[in-house]
Amino acid sequence: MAETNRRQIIFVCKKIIDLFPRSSFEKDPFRVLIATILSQRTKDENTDKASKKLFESFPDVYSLSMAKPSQIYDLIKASGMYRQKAERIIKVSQIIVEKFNGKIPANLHDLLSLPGVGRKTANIVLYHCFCQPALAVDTHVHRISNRLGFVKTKTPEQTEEGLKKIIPEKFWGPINGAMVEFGKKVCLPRKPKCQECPVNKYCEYFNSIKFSENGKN
DNA sequence: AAAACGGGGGC
DNA sequence: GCCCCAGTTTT
Repeated sequence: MAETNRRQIIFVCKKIIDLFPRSSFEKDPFRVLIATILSQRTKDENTDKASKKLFESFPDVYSLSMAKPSQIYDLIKASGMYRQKAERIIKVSQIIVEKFNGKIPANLHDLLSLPGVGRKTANIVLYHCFCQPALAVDTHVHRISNRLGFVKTKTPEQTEEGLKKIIPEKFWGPINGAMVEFGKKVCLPRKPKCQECPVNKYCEYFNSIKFSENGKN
């Protein structure tokens, strides 16, 4: 890839990071981990409701490790897939108490050994709690990277590989979070708001449709 | 590679 | 009513 192209991609990334900071409040690794598992395939509002209720009754890893699934169904129901998630977060808590001395592991290998924790969840925890370079390509990052023209890929895994070659490590965490915000507010899956997009002049998709339509959507 | 888990909100 | 949501696990 041409160096000018790479420089432009990094420039656009910085711009997105600037304009769409991820609002991160919670830093307690236990709460971030559990809330992130609850957030899988679930809207933020529902995740927030569920995790808030859950932590009122089970505020730490020790109390949750002793819970029974049926005790927390109603607490986390709003997050969907609640029977599965209930079993997983209790099991996760038990493993952390028994194998990791009550501390959430700060490395990818150990995180991935936990039930319900895959690459995306693990990387979110690594970035938010432990400030590690972590790029977890989800549907937002995959869609946006292709739309802007950063990569031309079929799967999120291919996108992850491509982005890691282009973008310096220090931006991996921030760009991941920023693209999620950007994807929710502007670069929507079906009807992206290209007219009000702050990086549309660098966007391959926008530039390809700009002259074929007359400013609709 | 595809199915299954799942309630809540947007359209 | 149908589709989507910072996915992961099982078949």
